[in-house]
Amino acid sequence: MNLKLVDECEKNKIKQIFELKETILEYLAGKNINLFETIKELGIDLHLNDKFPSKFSQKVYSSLLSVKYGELTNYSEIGEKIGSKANRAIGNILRGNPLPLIIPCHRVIKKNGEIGGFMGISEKSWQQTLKKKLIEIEHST
DNA sequence: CTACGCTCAGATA
DNA sequence: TATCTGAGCGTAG
Repeated sequence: MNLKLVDECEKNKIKQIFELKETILEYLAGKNINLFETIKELGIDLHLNDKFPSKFSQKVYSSLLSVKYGELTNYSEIGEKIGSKANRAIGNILRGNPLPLIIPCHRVIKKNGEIGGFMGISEKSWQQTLKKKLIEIEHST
């Protein structure tokens, strides 16, 4: 193993992370940024196939990635796109979202306009407040 | 096989 | 409006 090569590799990773951090900060400041695309451009491998092993979960997240900045959708709408009525099952996939913000599950609310859950919690919670906040940020520009 | 859930539409008061 | 069904179905154990 060439130590110098490993070192270069680590340096590169660190650089990527710092660039990502800057991008996320800009996003949180209200700039219209597609975080997922940015990450691809930075060359960061998200290992999505490992994180979403089943066919169903892959459909859910790929459908979610087509929801653009500032848009809102709901669980049953995603179900229609992927040809399933399993709204709760979709929620179950989203609750295990390993990449919040990047995979924009905060853009998915309930059909009746309620906020829905976030990060695995559906009751009145700081998670829901955060979800609302993220939606507000995207609609403020 | 069972139990559970970031849901939904319908019923009831 | 608020609260309670049952249906629906992929996933984890």
